[in-house]
Amino acid sequence: MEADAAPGGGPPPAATPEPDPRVERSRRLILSAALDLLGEVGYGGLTIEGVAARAGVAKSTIYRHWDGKLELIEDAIRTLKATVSLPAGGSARDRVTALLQQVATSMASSTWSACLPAIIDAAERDPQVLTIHRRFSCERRQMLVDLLTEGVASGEIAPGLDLGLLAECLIGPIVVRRLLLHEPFDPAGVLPLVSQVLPPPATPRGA
Amino acid sequence: MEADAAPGGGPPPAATPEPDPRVERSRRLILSAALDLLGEVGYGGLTIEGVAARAGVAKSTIYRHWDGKLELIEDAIRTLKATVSLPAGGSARDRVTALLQQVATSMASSTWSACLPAIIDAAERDPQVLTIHRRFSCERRQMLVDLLTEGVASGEIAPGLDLGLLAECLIGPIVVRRLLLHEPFDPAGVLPLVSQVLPPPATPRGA
DNA sequence: GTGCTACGATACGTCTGCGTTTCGTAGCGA
DNA sequence: TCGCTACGAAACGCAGACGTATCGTAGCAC
Repeated sequence: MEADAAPGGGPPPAATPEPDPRVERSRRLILSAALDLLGEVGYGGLTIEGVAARAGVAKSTIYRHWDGKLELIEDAIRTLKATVSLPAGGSARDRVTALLQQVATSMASSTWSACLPAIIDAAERDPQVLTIHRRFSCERRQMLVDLLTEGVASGEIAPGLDLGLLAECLIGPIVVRRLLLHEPFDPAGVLPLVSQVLPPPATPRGA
Repeated sequence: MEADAAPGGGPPPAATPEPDPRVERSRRLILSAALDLLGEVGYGGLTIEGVAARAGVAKSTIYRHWDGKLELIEDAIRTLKATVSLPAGGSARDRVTALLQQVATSMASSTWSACLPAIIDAAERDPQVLTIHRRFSCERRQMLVDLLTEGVASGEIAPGLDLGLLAECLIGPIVVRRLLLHEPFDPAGVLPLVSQVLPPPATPRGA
């Protein structure tokens, strides 16, 4: 299930015997088109023929690579993974801010953001999509928790807090704006968000 | 658009001449079935024939009351409105807690919660649903903001905060758990949530 | 150049849902 | 009791998508 994924874990053995550039190209076109359409028409509105037309590909080509609509969607969602990266420099507070700005920016405009409602809906119907989306969300949350943990260790953030809950409070407004209020969360608003949710500890030492 | 709604605003004139109990009954059955199915199969998966079967109603009966699938869904979503009520007694902090507990409880198990992913998805496709959902979300948020405003006025909450943002930070974790992490938010967790996000002002006077 | 293989185009039968129509029945108000 | 009207059941044509199969073409590796 995770054997033919993109390289990234472990050393790259000769497990990929140059499978044919045509296959690679077709798969990329199809998955990309599927994501585009998923954002436009949603999970229930997606059709194989629509994907084929969007990708500029024959319908039979899709059925050569996937068993059906469900497998295609699952595979397409899987390709959506890595979008935010963990910022490196600066204080923990700065890194939290940078991470949230990445989230806010990609939430404002990205394939992922466009697909998010459809994915949430799909996760409610298909256990496979549920697993993928839950794992992805957990990873993102954990990135933030890790940053907050460092902040506590370095004394930038008051100790004794539930960091998981804190992370959800930080991401929450961005999510609420996108999914409930349907208005954008300006990345410039991340700074006041962090300032308000993450008050400095009693004895400031960084500044 | 809001002329033949349920009674509640203004004096009840003779605008409702006992329209026929059969109509009322059919509409209730159909709308209820539509909401059930909306939660089960989603926006794209909903079919008129499915609603008819679930409601125990002939398909033609649905078309007698609604023009099509879209109008039915919009109408069904509209009936989902009043679920939480503004708590009355106690301090502002207590009332905020009570309100969030209502949200958490209904988010854990209710028709509304079951339909939420479908509604979010539908709002992305249909402007009409978008308007309904946005308005409903705004009202809920405003209830919380009002409570927070009272809290600031009574000195329970530190002044100078962005109360809109604060409200989103309070609701955020509940929403994030439901839609992104796909795990329930225990209503018992509301208390630590409020404690962590709403630190008392420097000079406590209520306790 | 020469097999091999993936692809494009197309047609096919099937199924499902749409929205409409018809007609007989049963519940409603007076 | 008697019209009136809403309803249930069923059938209809239509459209779209499914998933499959066939065949000619074009790109790939050697």
